[in-house]
Amino acid sequence: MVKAKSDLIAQDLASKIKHGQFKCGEYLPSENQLTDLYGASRETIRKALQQLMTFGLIQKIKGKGSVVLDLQKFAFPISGISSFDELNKSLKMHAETRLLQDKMVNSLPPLFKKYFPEQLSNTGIYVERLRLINDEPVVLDCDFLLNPPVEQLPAVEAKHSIYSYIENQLGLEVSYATKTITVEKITDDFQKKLQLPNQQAVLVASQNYLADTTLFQLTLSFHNPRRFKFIDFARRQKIKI
Amino acid sequence: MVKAKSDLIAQDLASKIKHGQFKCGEYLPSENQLTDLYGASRETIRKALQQLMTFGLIQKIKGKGSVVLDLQKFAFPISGISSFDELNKSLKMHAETRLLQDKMVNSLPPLFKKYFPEQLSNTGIYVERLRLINDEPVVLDCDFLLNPPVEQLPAVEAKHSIYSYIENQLGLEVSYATKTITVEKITDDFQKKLQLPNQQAVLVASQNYLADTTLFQLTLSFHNPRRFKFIDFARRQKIKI
DNA sequence: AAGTGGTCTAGACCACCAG
DNA sequence: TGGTGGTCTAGACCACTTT
Repeated sequence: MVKAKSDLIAQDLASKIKHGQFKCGEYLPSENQLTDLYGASRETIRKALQQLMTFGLIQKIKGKGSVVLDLQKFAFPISGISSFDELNKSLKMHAETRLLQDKMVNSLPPLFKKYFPEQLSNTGIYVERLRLINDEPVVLDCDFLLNPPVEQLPAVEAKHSIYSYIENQLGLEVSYATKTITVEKITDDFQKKLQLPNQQAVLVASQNYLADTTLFQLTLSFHNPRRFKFIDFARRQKIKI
Repeated sequence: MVKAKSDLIAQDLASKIKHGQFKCGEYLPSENQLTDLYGASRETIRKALQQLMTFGLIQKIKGKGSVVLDLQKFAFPISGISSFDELNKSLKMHAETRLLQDKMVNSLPPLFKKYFPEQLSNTGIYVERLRLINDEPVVLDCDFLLNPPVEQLPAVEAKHSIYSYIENQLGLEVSYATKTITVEKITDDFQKKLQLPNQQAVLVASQNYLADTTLFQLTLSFHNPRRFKFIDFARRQKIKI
């Protein structure tokens, strides 16, 4: 799988911004200069810059150039799809994952039926993982991996990254997800696991799809409210739906 | 201000999807067919489809076509930047806005200093609005409009849409925002206004910027946890930051 | 006037999917 | 094999900003 030239350029510019070669408030080289620097056409350069725009790394100003925005706040890319393991690595947190369950089941567990009532039943793998930072429980992740397309999930992989297993081992292409964030009342069991003073938790429920629109994963992440933080970068929409 | 051809095409396709001319699960006409239908080049068509992708309206499948996704869940576009007034209209809720405050102040109110500690002080306009749905308080919006670029805010406009005033009356271009979602302990005053049983509320804090990177608005939205719901559509990122 | 980004085009080659 | 989307190109014209 070869990456597109525009992706490579975007990647290169992003890492140069990250490492301070282009600083916050400064302008990137103009599109014409980047055309020469990377040996690409202007439209290709513009596709790369478009990606940096959506991440909030730069803002383009007509007649002036592409200015680098303040990166600090967006270093936590929970918007978009990324996994705890990826976040852990990119933020160098002292994090730990405890695998509580990893078993094949013949139908959608009641927990998932409750939050995804429109889902049909299905065989799959139920995974429950507790995430701790500095020995404090912060998230309880409950995953249901649909079979097909996921046949099995080795415990070793579950402890690390399910995404990595699905993308690299199974060769499936993770493409998009729908997420909802709500505040929910949780069970005694979950309260105990998360060591919470009451039964309130923040729930991030997501449905994850492959590039061919196959649903492959349902996730319920119950967060300690005191530790929960969702950061988002949003652009004003040009069209109304 | 003339809209780009690709935006018009995106708008047209989006409304055709919304109104069922293209149904969930069906394929759009191919890019080559759209090229003829709209009298545009293929790259222009692709820019339009790119927008529908980011909204989660379609998924493109290589070798097959652009399939329409299930719209239902994404009708609530809180991701992206949109205002309560816009949401109210697009969802036809029975909503009411009570304007509690609208006054010019000489410095950043302590409430904002608490949640935006890095902000410099500034003169501006403090607006406090309570949003109700079916007579139940759901959100308390606290806005601080920086002066400059916003000189004043007529009460009439505050009751409707601040965004509409800023974009249409002042001619400023709203471009991007950074948002964080957390669970916070609120004051007795806010608890009373929101008629909550305890002092827990969901806070959506956002910093809103114009196209020239000028910060023009800080917003603190305190939500009734039982009514709070944030829906997001996310795509897997092609580059790592 | 010169430089910048915004947009559009026509054409090309590729990889993937179907029959 | 023909159709589909994915990518890249070279060139063009425009509007905006700065000198």
